Parts: sequence; C-alpha cells; structure tokens
Amino acid sequence: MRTSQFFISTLKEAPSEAELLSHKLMLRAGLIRKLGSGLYTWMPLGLRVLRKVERVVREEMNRAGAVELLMPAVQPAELWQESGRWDVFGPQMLKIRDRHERDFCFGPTHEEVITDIARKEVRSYRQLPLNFYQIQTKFRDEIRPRFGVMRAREFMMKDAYSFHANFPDLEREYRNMHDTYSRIFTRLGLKFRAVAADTGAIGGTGSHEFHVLADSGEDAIAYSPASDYAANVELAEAVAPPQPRAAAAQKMLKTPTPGKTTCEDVAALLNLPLTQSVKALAVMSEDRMFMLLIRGDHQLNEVKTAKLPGLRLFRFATDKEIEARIGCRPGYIGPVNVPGDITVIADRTVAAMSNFFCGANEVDFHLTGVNFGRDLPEPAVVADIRNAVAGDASPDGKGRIEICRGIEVGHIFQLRTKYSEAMKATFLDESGKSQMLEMGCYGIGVSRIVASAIEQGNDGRGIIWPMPMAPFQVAIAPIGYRKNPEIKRTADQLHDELQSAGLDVLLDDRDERPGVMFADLELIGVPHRVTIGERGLKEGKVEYQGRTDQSATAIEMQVVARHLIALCA
RNA sequence: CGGGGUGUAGCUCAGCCUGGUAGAGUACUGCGUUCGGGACGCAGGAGUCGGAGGUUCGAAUCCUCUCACCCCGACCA
Repeated sequence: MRTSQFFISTLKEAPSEAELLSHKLMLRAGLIRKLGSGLYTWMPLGLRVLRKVERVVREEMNRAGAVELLMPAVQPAELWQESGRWDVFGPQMLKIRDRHERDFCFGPTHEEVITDIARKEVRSYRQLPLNFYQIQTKFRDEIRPRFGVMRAREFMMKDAYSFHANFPDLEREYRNMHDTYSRIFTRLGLKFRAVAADTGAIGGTGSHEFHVLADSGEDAIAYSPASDYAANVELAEAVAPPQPRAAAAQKMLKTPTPGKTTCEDVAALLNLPLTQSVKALAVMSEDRMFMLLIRGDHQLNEVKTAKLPGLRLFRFATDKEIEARIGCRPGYIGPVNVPGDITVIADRTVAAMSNFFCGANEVDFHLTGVNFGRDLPEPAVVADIRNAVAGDASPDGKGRIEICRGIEVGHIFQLRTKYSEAMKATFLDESGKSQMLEMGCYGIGVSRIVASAIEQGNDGRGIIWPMPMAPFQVAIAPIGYRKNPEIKRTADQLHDELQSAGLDVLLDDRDERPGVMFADLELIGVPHRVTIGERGLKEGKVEYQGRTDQSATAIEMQVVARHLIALCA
C-alpha cells in the first residue's frame, strides 16, 4: 500500500472532546471520527485494525469449533416480548417502528434471535452440541457514552451462543470458550485477567469476565497474588474479620461535633482512627426505610446490597425522608435509638466492631464508645454489603486481596435454560423425551479491544500496537522519493517484495520531509520502519528502526527484506 | 435524569467582562527557497461566531429560550 493510494489523516492536536488517552490517540491518528454522541466512523486506518482483531477472534472461534452466521441487526419486538425482556431492557434499547407501525429494536444482543433459530432448527440431541457466533454491530443506548469507542452506543461485538443436551456438556463448552478467550487475548498481545463475575440468578459454575488491565479501566478487580483468585469488586466477597468482636471497654458518650457531617471530619475532630467509625446510610425500598451500616473507611457495594431480601430496587433516601423518619439531618444519623420500623443492616465488619463512634441522630452530635448489645440491639441483618479493599483476606483463604483496574473486553455466561424455557426451545433426547436446551453465551467487545490495546501500548509519540493488531506491519520512509530516482526505485522494489511476501507494508510516497513522515508513522504506530536515504544508499545500506527502538540501525540492502519478513513472521 | 462546563475557520483556541467592519496558531491552495525529526518567505481560500427570539442606531459580545457536545454523579449519612 502506498500513502498516495490510501487515506491518512492525522492531527497535531486532539479534539477537545477527548479525555481518555486512547480516545485522543485514535482521533489524532485518524482511526476514528465522531458522527454523534457514541457514534463513530471507522476510518480506513482504524478499520484495518478492527479487521485484524476480528481475524484473530474469527480464527480462534473457528478453531474452537464454533460456526459463524450473521443475524439481522434489527429485530422484531415480538421476540423480546416473548422472552420478557422488551420492558426489562428498557431505555437501553433503541426501539424503532416501521411504516406499518410495527415495533422493532436495533439489537443490543441476540439471545432471542438465536434461540428462535435453535427452536426452529434443532430437533434432536444428535444435532448437539452447537455453537453459533457472529461479529456484528450492536446498539445500546448508554446513559452516558464516553471515552470514544470504549463506551460507544454503536459498537462491534463478537457474540456466540451454544446449545447443549445437558448441563455437563454446557460446562465443557464453557471451559472451551474460557480457554479460547485466553488464547485470543494472548494472541492479541494484551495483558489481561479472567475474573469471576456474577452468577446471580443464572447459577451454574458461573460467569467470567475478561479484563484488559489498565489504570484507566472502569472496573475494579480484586485479586490475590498468592492464588488464581480474581473477581470484579462488584462481586468480590469481603470476608468477615477473623477475630470475634472485642468486649465493650468504653462508656457511650455524646460528643458535640458541630458542622462535622462526614466520618473523616469527625475522626479528625475527635482524633480517633477512621476505622473506628461507623457510617449509616439510609435507603428506601418500596416504602420501607433501611439503615445500612459500614465502617467509615469502607464503601457501600450497591450490587451486593440489591441482592438482599426486599432491597432489589433500593435507592438512597432523600433528606426529607430522613428527617421525617429519623428526625435528624443527614450527617448525624446513626444506629442508636432508631425507630422500630427501620431495619438495621450491618456489614460483617461493622458487626465485629466495638467501642465505635457514629452519628447520634441529633444535629451536631456524635456518639463514641458505642457497643452492640449494650447501647443498641444486635443488628437485624448482618451481611456482606461493602466493597472488598486491598489488604482484605482473600475469599479463597490464600493471601490478601489487591485491587487493580481493568477494561471488560469479554464476558462468558452459562445461561442454562433461561431463554429456552421462555421461548420453548426444546429437543428430543435419546429416549425420545422433550427437553429444554441448555445454553451458554460468550461475548467479546471487538471495537473496545482496539481502544484498550492503545491504553496498554502508547508513548509520547503515539500508539504502540501489538504486532497482530498493527494496521501496517512495516513502513518504508524514502527521503527524496520524487527527487532521487535511485531512492524511488529502491523503495518501490522493497515495497513490492514485502507485499509479495504477504506483509502489510506502507510506502510513504508523499515526498514529505522526514520529520513529517516519522511523526505520522510513529503516531499511527507502525511497528517496523525502514528509512531509505541517499546517505545510506551510497554504501548499499538502509536504516531500520522498531517503534520502541531508541535509534536506527544500518542494514545491508540485500538482507533487509529477509530481515523484515522474519520480524513479522 | 441531577449538577457543572463548552459551542467563534478542518483542528487547538483568543476576542465576550466594558456592544462599534471576524482574529491567531495549525491545517489547506499557489509560487519560490529549503530538504535526515512536524522547515522558511510571499500570496491566497476558508467562519450565517451552534440555533431561534429579544434589547439596541448597532450584538460573537447583553437578556430569554432552545439544540449539540464534554465532564462529574453512594462517599452524604
């Protein structure tokens, strides 16, 4: 490929809309251009990268025994009403209507469509197992699209769905997909981690997310360096303290804390450790108020909380509700002497605390030396409702938790019979009996992988692609292409030779000054660069520089092609 | 949805407070000089100042409404 026949459009400055480094670099390198919020055009250069990711995914899925198909992006509402998800998916789904006033959606995912295929096509256990996949555009109407293609509304996804005659076979395929995903991300040159995710109502041996590790990731991951334990912080168990609650040693005292509404402020004022404080959070569910207690330095985990009985759709109480039911302003509420219609739920850590301090349910006052059993009843419910933090004991009993951040690029589930039951997808087993299909589903965010690779690979000059993703493997930068026929001839010849050898090679024939060429080629992240100039040519040499090399090295003309072919193999 | 912010040339931004003929850098076009790390000179093209309404002799600037985009959203208890 020659730049004159291609389209490269770089920017010296990133548009102000971009915040995240990968987003800025994708715009500057001309990989993408924005059309609207969460909507991006993949420019020719970006599309080459996207296609390379797709290729690796496709090769590994095929190798794993999955079969590619392509489903419609637009789906009839009836299917979603049948599965019961038309309303559940809610505003995240882009709903559209045709000229006959029939309802459709732009598919956010394809469980319904594939289950419809399965129930129509699968009759016998002899046809099983099956694993269908597609690589296709999805649309999810995110509340707040951001970070470019990282959280876009329209994005490219590989989604696979497997069907099985029994649960053990689903588990086997689940492991197969787990291994396949690990191979895919390894091949793509990404630092990643498979982490346990929500098994929730779905059950089974579970669900795993695959995270590309990056400080900018939106998810926090709890893992134990001493074992293979890793889980999304949303789900990671915060284990109960090993030692039992210490005996009450202090008298409960009411202390004035004027204007101090946060645990941090109160701790500082009273010169007590933050770990000795309990914060109370008032939440509403239906028409009931609950008071959640967590240690002052901990954070509430809303996902865990919503799993407690009666709290599925909880929300934080408003100031008015708090004053009406507790008779005190937020900032000073606490678990001592709360009205009987408020259920107190304590985190496991709080339940093991003694002599703690908390709000006094009186403006400008807190209580110190508070003890369960003596000053207030034992909490009605003790549960794990906080985020795991670094230093917690690992739930598997091996070592201590560390926290890192990740970008979710893959997610695998055991769906079991959730959709086959809702949509009556059955098959006949060996004994001629009708059975529900066991189902699994497996997703990869193809476009998100591109952004996450840039988060992992960049420097002050631009993108550093893992080789399998690079839009071009080799760039040829001739200095004086139009002026010096010998340089042109050499560059053209090398270009043709590398191209014939099957390399993705880019010949920069723009006749730009070298600084311009180098800056662009480094920005777009071509891994290998060959510079051809008069200086070296006189001695029959060209220069080679890898994207991360500090300087160039001279190479004999005769061997450069062979050298590059070896590097790209 | 709530809070905050920004809309002026393809991109980055100044001008707005204090109303008076639309600016800079970069990018782009032409010519010339340069030619191994984003060159220089000269000449040029390019913006209904997001949109609508209002105030005014006069609005990018002041007022009202509206649209788009960006950021933040348990951390308060």
